[in-house]
Amino acid sequence: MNLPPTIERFVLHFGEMGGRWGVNRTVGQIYALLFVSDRPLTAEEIAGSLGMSRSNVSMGLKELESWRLIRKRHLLGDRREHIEALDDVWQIVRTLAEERRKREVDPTLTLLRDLLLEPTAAPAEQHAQDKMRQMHDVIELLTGWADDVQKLDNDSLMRLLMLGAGVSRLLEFKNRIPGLGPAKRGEEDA
Amino acid sequence: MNLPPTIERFVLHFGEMGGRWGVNRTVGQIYALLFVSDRPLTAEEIAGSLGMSRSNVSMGLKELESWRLIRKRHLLGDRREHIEALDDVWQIVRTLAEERRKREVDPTLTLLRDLLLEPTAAPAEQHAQDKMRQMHDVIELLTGWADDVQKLDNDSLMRLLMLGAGVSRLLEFKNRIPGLGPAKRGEEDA
DNA sequence: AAGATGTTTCAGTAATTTCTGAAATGACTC
DNA sequence: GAGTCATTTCAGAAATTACTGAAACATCTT
Repeated sequence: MNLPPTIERFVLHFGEMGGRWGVNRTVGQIYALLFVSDRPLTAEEIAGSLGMSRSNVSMGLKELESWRLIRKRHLLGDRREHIEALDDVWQIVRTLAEERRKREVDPTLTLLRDLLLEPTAAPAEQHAQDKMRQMHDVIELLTGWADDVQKLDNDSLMRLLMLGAGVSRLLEFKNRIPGLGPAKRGEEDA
Repeated sequence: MNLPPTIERFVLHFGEMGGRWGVNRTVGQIYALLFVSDRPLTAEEIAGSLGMSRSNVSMGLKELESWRLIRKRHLLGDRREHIEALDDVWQIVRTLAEERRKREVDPTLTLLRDLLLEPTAAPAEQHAQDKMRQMHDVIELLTGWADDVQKLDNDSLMRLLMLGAGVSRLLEFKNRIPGLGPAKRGEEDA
């Protein structure tokens, strides 16, 4: 099956880029194809369009499902699965953020917490633990913030992004208003 | 050379995690070792501590330099290079954000802009282009915001992070103050 | 329950990436 | 400029990861 040139270029690019993210070339290609497709596709169609084996598509879809980026649907009177990519780009951003955090950040945070509890002996170890604490604290601050922002609805999130660094000006301002004291984490309205 | 257990675990973990980021196991290990070290190390020491070949260390250091995460220093009366990791964790976060953006995001943005200029023929292509536009817009918004935030000094950045989703409350508030209209990008004070 | 159709698993192969030792390069000393 | 010491490059070996076809499995139909 032959793809239109625009789509082919998009698909190939995502294949290359896939490598830089945690997925392999074919997974990137499959996702790109599904993302731009105007209808759900069967595994057979995907394999045909991308020139890869049927079994490879099956494994790729499994991977994409674990990232929660696709859904398998059934059409009446058709035994085949029809696969579609999540539609809302904001939802995609959120999902990716969650999954990457789960895979890349959380294990590190767990380890750091663990290592910080170890008793230290040599001064070299003391220093190492100090650096680990710094790393732990900055990661915790970043992920805590990400958690909070995740709770915002698309609209508030967009407004926040569009404000950009103007937020710093807003922060200055806020510090002069007593009624708007620092919010405690997790007590904000979503 | 034998590492203290705390440091060894840290190093091994970063080796594993390195794979999920864009670097290989040994590069992750080298960086982890340098990060927690209380003094600059020679390439020889690194190779010894981590049990890898001298040439591999050389390549790993080259990679880490391209990420701007390490610096090579010279001590008087010593011909060898002494390598140290960047010290300030906030600076590390900024540098990583910049480099990842350069490698992972910018090429995609360039491609998308290019593909969006192509004339479309079939309705399937039309739809694909529409999705690409959506992706382009969301990436642009996110990176533009990241640019702005990059300009904040450590202190403002930390305050912003600690505020968390409280920022949404602040946004509500802002919308009621006429003097604080939407800031134009790039015109804020750093 | 036998056949048809679709999906997943998996062992083996192919392709890619990583790592090493040897040689080349560079930089300083006597 | 010959000799030493440190670093880099690079071709090939080793290790890892990705991909395929065949078989197993699942589900529906007649």
